[in-house]
Amino acid sequence: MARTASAAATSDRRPSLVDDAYAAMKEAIRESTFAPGYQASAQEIALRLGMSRTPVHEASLKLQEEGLVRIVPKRGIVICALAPDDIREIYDVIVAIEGRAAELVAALPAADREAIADALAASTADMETAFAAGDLTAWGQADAAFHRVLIEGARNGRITRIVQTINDQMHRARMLTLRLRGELPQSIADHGLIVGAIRTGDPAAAHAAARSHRLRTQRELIPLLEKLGLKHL
Amino acid sequence: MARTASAAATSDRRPSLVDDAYAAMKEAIRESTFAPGYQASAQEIALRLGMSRTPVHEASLKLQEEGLVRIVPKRGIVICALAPDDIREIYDVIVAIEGRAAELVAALPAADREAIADALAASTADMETAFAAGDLTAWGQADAAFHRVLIEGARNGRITRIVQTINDQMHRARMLTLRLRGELPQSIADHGLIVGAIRTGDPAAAHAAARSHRLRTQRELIPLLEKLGLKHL
DNA sequence: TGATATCAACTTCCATGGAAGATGCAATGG
DNA sequence: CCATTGCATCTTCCATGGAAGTTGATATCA
Repeated sequence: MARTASAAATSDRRPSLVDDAYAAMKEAIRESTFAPGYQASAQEIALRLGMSRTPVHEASLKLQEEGLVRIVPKRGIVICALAPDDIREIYDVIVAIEGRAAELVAALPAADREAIADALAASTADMETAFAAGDLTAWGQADAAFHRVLIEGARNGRITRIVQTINDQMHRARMLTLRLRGELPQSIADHGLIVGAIRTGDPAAAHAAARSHRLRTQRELIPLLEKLGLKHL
Repeated sequence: MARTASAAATSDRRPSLVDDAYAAMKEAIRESTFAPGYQASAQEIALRLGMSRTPVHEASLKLQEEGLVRIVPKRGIVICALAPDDIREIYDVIVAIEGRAAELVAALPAADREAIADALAASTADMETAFAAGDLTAWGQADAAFHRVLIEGARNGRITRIVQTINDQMHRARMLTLRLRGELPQSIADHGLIVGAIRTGDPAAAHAAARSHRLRTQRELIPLLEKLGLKHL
């Protein structure tokens, strides 16, 4: 299974303390154990994780590189918040990258792209089931699986990595907005269009379908966040 | 204006030793002072830069994050080479990102996009002049300026950052292929199309023009590298 | 002569201590 | 009572030393 590049650099050997600290801190941020704006110190985190400050410091540098935290000299490590403008930026990247990924997948040899189309169709079916059952968590997981298969199908490590980084940042926004959006059925229809274009091997159609899917989500999400008066999350 | 996380961390205060080491190492890689495959040790670089091993180590972690070097656990720091397949990956990202950037610029208010169109037209004119004079270095600089203005015009810190990272990786390939490519006049014509679409405010046309410009370069560059038998550079 | 085993010389990784600096609180002066 | 100054505390940043591990050469034996 493909991992992020940082993980890939260490994938063939046992995880170092830096990797442990990185994973633990990222998990804490994802699950909001460290809320946005929370200010920690390397010393405190090191104590909690049972290691010294050095690996914690290096891990926080990596997290800063990914935009999840900010290291303020002489102050500490602060967890970054996401403003609506950040969401706009992120979606502009996703629109571009995922559109291209869908195009590349649709240009694959027939056998390859049909296998991917099958996997995508399965995830879409899972979304329908979850929607019918009103299970938003399952819906979110199936949706994530769909987009992961789509991205990895493009077989481009840099694309995979960019999307991985962005997904880490988006995770909190996703969780929050999942239960506020009303256009879930539309997403299922969008996914169907993408799958169809990939199955028939029509790169231009796949590109357009993936683009408009993300553009629509962006157009719905940002006003929603602004209406809620969420200056950050 | 929002900056990237790493730039923000270093933009408003004097550069730390880590930043010095980072800049020095990146420059050395760009200018091939450290050739691909070259294997250094943190101790040696630290000695050369007049600092201790810690800032060198942290800088090399950042460079590893950007894919410029690889830290092999008990061996040393090796400078990454670029295979033709890396070039393919990079161009797939550029095609997607720069196409979207052009689209976003063309959707700006008239005054903004005209100012950007003027700057882009100026760079294109510089390219014509340099081409007529046979000055490949000036041509490359003007070309780089064009694409930089285009990307920064999109006003998206994440897009800027992604392209910056990719350009760092591409620099050696650019320098090498600049004097091997025969389609320089076509690039000038492509740029003219992009500028025109931005000036008239036609996002779809700008998107298509920027896309096909990069797609054409990709289609010409990869066979060129493979024909030369360059397994890495 | 060729193959193997041992060792010495490197490397990164991590812990820890000192230095420089920012912040917030307390004490003091108006 | 409020403002200001000084100090104690806490932070990151960087240097350095020890530990673990890999590599390549050298010496030894069949």
